[in-house]
Amino acid sequence: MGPKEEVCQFKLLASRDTLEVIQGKWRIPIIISLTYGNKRFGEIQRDIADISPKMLSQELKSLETNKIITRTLYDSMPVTVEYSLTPLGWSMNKLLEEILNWGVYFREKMIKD
Amino acid sequence: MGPKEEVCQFKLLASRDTLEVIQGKWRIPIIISLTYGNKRFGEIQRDIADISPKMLSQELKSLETNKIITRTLYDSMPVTVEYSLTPLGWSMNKLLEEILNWGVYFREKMIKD
DNA sequence: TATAGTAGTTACCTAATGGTAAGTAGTTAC
DNA sequence: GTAACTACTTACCATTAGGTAACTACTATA
Repeated sequence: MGPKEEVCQFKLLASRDTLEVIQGKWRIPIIISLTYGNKRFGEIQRDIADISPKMLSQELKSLETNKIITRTLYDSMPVTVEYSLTPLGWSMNKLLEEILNWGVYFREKMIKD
Repeated sequence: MGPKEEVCQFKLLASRDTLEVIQGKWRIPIIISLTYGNKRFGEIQRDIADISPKMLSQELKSLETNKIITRTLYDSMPVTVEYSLTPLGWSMNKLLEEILNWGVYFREKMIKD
């Protein structure tokens, strides 16, 4: 295997790590919502209008497991829970920007055809 | 809805467009493989060691539908087929780079813990 | 005639993803 | 007391994604 193939294999591995974390319909939208500030369960649900509480709960847990977000419980009345991005979550900033940029570009191209 | 919320909604929409195109385990790896030059079916299969011919065939079709890649048939003996990135495919360059960069960063962070 | 290389297809199965609807548990306001 | 708001959870179901294995069809070579 030449150096070119080795670099290719390395890139394939690294991309898989990223894909495992962002896989699915909802994780990237949830992260985007949280770049606009710490939010409560209901607030995220209002941002992402068509997510069900089941999926939101499930995906928040997966993001917490991967240390992308943190869950903070406040002992107020009624109980409130706040979700926020960790430094690792914020490190996805450039990636999110490119996902956004390419989406805009893609839509433009598709409309033209 | 304030201007902040409107921008958030816009970003959520654009990200969905991108996600629909790159969704799944294999599309990004296939695109990465093709950034190393035009390739035949068997060559892509050798790059991505654990993809089955069924999934490769299926995902190549989906990428062709979205105009990310082109399929060219050569009437040689035996018949050969070449897959290559379209300009739209090449426009994912920065996105691919960020997927790669973040994957490397994420792996580093995970090893440290 | 048999084997290997070209590029897939087909049938069958399991697991993961995602959706719907209803329920839970606590507090607050009317 | 009852409705509403907080943040979920649970049960059930349908669809999609993905894996395995075998098969197709054509050509070239031994």
